Amino acid sequence: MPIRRATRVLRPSDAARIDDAGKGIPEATIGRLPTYHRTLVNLADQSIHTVSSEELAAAAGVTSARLRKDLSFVGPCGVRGVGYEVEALLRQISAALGYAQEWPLVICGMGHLGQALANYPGFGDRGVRVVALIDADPAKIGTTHELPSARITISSPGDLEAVVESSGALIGVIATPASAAQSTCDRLVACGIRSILNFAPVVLTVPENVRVRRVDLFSELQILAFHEQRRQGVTA
Amino acid sequence: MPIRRATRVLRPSDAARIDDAGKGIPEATIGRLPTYHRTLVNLADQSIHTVSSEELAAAAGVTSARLRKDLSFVGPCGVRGVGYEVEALLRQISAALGYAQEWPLVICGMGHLGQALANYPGFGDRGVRVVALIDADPAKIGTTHELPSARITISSPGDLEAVVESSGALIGVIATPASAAQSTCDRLVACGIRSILNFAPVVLTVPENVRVRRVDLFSELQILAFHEQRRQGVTA
DNA sequence: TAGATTGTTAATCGATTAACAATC
DNA sequence: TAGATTGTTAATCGATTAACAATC
Repeated sequence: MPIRRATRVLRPSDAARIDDAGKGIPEATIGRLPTYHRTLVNLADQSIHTVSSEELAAAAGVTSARLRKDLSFVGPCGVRGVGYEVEALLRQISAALGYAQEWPLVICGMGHLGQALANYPGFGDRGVRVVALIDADPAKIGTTHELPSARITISSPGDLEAVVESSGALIGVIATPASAAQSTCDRLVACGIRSILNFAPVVLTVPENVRVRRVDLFSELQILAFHEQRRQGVTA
Repeated sequence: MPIRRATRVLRPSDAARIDDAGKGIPEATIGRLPTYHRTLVNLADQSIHTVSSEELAAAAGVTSARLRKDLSFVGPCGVRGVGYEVEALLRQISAALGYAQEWPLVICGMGHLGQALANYPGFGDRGVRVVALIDADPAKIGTTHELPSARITISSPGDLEAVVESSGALIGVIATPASAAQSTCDRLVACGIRSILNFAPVVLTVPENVRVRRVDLFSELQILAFHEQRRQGVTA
């Protein structure tokens, strides 16, 4: 039998939603825009100048309804009866994602993961640029790396504050061992960095105004294993 | 003025939901279970034997309501008025995630990212085990790597089918260059692999019964850049 | 018992989807 | 015009949340 309760009061998020209504792009949409961008670059490379939502959606791995809805937040950008102009759409998404500016990045921890990121060939023309590298290994400190976007010398963790200040880094990547992650994070935050990408298997504690995205490679595998287990269970 | 439409028909998902009702754990919950597990291991290492949902939630970076809801899908595992027993909860989550079995993994592409994953120190006791490595670089083929869980020799891409069969791999990781991703994927699928973790910046095309999780490191940065841009815009 | 904390409910939210009017 | 495809609507879904009854 149902239980009676008082009516729900307004939550803080209600006010927030009203505040930025209009120009607010939903988080889920933002998360897909980079994929759309990449897909469009591929089409442009094939000298394709026009796509329908159906075609682009298939290439990007979403439904056409979802694609059209997502693009509607970026602004009306297609032509009814015709489709989307690839170059124009690319420009619109680039603008929305902030590719006009190049956001400077400091990578803390140059193990395999840090190196993978630093050597990623897509930097430069896509809104993000590596400006500083930090590692605790004495053998690495002082070595210069020829990255796709620039030549950068690895600094010592002791110089973190100085390096962040001189390089003007605004986004921090934490690819250190788990044991160093929180202290590295604290120092980045103290330097004024408020956007952090965390690869360490640690839940970072940060002030409210700092945004952390965590990518946990191992959890991704565990999630696949979970589903694989269910699949086997069903089969057996 | 509102427009009149016909009433909505039942969707396929409605039937699916009824099918596995009861034992189905929501995707969002599954995605957080590995984090809870890791957090509990940390507590156990500190010889903490009991936690409240409030404490565990704070350590895992979620609200206590969400934590309790998530754990309720794993099964009732706390004691009202007391909290959760760390060891018992660890066992329950491990069982739910499939740590009882060790899911064999083949890593395709031993660049920085593949090496980062292969050398991850958490394998073995957490449900996943590397059983095969593949790379196209002739200098790497045939070299043996001392991984945390085993000694493994890198195989040539030409031997993919043979290696998957002999190793019994059930989960595939694609850490190849973008150009090789789809063909590698196709071959893994042809070998019977139905769970794939894709790090290549490519949307893979797979049959319906194959599950792909894509992790796009660069997109993560772009999403942070987007928010950083908005932040600057608001400030300026 | 009195205090504490879980497990569960119902309300609500953000995201997805199918359908279609608007428009080329 | 007739055919095609976008942009938008309204329904629905899955996930989150606050509140609290159940229970130690």
